Amino acid sequence: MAEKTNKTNKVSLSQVAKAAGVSKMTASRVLRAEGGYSDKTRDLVMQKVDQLGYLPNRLATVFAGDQTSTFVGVSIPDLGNEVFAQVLEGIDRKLGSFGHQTVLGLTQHTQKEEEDWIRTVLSWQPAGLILTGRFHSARATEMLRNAGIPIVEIWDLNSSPLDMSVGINHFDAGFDMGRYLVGCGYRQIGYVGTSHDTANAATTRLAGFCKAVEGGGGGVTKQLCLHDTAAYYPGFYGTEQLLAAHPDVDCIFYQNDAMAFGGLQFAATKGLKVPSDIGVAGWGDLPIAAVMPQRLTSMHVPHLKLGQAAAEMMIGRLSGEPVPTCRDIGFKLIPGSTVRHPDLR
Amino acid sequence: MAEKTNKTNKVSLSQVAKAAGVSKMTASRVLRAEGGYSDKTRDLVMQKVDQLGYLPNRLATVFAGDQTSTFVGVSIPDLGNEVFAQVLEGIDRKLGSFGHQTVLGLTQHTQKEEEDWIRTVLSWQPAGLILTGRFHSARATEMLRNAGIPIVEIWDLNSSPLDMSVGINHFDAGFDMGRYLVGCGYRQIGYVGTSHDTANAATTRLAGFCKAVEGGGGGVTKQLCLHDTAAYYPGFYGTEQLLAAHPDVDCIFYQNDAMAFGGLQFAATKGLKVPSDIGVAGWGDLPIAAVMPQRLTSMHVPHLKLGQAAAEMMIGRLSGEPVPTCRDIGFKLIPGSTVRHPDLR
DNA sequence: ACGCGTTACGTTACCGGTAACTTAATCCTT
DNA sequence: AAGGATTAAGTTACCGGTAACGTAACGCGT
Repeated sequence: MAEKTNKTNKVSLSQVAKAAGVSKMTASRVLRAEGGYSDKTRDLVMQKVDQLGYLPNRLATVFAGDQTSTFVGVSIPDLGNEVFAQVLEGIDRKLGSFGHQTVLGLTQHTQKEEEDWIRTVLSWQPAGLILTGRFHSARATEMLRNAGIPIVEIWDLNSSPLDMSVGINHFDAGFDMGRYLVGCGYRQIGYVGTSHDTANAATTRLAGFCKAVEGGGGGVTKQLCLHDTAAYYPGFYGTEQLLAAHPDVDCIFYQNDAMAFGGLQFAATKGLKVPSDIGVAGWGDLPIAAVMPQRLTSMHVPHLKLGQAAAEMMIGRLSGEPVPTCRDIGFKLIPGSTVRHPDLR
Repeated sequence: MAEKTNKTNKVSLSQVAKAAGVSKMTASRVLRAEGGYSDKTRDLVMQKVDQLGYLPNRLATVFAGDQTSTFVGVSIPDLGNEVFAQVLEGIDRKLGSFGHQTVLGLTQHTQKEEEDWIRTVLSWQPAGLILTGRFHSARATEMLRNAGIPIVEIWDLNSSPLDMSVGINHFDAGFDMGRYLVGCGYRQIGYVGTSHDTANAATTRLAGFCKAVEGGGGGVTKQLCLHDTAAYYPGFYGTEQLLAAHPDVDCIFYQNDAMAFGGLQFAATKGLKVPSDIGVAGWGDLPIAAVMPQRLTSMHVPHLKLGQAAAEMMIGRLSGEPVPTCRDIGFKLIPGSTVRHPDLR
């Protein structure tokens, strides 16, 4: 009864061509507006396309041409951290506007997950990959090198990237924050963040921070790294734990603003005044900062712009334009009012 | 000099086969562990796979078999709203653990974007689609019907879905919240949310809310719908605008907790006490609620679970299991302490 | 020693497009 | 009006796998 279609019941180009009484090559040319056909033929083919509801099979096109697809694989550690949600949004918007599709990979901060995801996604012949972080497993690195497609490592700026890199220097950013807090007179500075099996940007940042604090004559940094998401509640209970272990801490630096906010709330419940009793510094200048009663001391990083920049580098490379291998997106210290003000000289 | 590879410089199965001195069919069988080869041959092929760094081209497999891929298209309105970030995380984790890949589509709350994305993603022969919302353009609906693949509409429960649906009934949820606030004695209730060209779950929820408020003898709801993201700052300035226009409002219902938090902060800056001067109710029971000094009156919806449930329905259907077409994930009112307590009878 | 089943492969065709080439008809140009 | 150029097609081969089928060699029971 029904017109014959293939096994998956999809209309193929041959069917359109047959319906229009032309060869599939002609139909193919019409669909790609390649020219070499009469107006009459074009209209006829397009009418049949419409009538049959033909949708091209891009798999076949890519496969036939031995091309890469329009997919771009994007790996993100987790979406619970608003920072990465923003980065992803920036990437996908820009990529989408250039006709590319994002294939998502949530790596849960582990190299193993990342490696598995890379292997799978490469089998789909993606046009390129955007990866969060610069630490990859040995096998992953090998696959990436052999893939022969553009790769952008984001977030943690990599001066010798696999291919391209965009982000900020987390060591420097951490160092600047450390120096600022020391300059504000703090000496017993604590840190509350999260950690995972793998080193990441937060690790690098903390290293820079410690260096500044110690170099500036500050006391040894009391660190607390939770095995949790870098979100509000971990900031709350992390603060509780840190202060229980080190009651002398006079200022806490958090992995991000969400955690810092959690810390602020903990302080409030204990009647600790900020910044007179304790200083609080966050990271990322997340949207919530805009509505907080006190301006949160933080480090502004343009996350959406970072994502867009990564997508732009990818697109630039794919269209053959010369693209710098390394792009520093910059950061900016937000002095805020949740730490004591530094002496003005 | 170099071993010959194809144009894209990738190692193909034929090359592996040749290196191992077998036909590519045998190599194919080894890779799929299909049997029908000797141990010696298996080891030889696997050794060459390793040596040459062969990665299969899944495009070819899918294409050859006239199968669908392991891609699942997932459309999400935006990631600035934490709710959707959580849903996406739930989906991708579950999908990933079953060997599927998420192809992301950010629709920016417009049917046009959604339609374009659907057209593109269908051309990649996805295994299925997960779409946020139940309102689609006519053309999109047609394409979806013809696609012949599993489709899950999430978030806004659809009793007559295209295929499957999981979420909550937003009308009922809005109604319950409205009834609760009326029960708390509020009569001049305002609403602050966002709106877009297309009706969505928030629209439905607001309709249910209004019905309850009006039916309960409350005054006409003062609504304010911003063209913005449902986030902290819009909650802040939306509150400012609403109160400027309607100073008599005694309680505000927000589109989500982030906006409600923005509203709370605005109230604080104006010296308005919550809940004695003004009641505040949010929606979603987002993570930030866990660290707020006052328990925010809200509606708990299990976002992560919702995402996982959507992925499970998809996977169930793909593996041929019987799957219900409709699944209500449920919601739960969080009475909180940011509204006056209702009279206990 | 014969026949039959099994094992371990190889061969062929095909999926749905497109590049590259071929062909037939029309269109100028001189 | 002859011949080269152009237009509007059609034909063939191929991308990298896999289903389906073919086949040679071996084992084994009688």
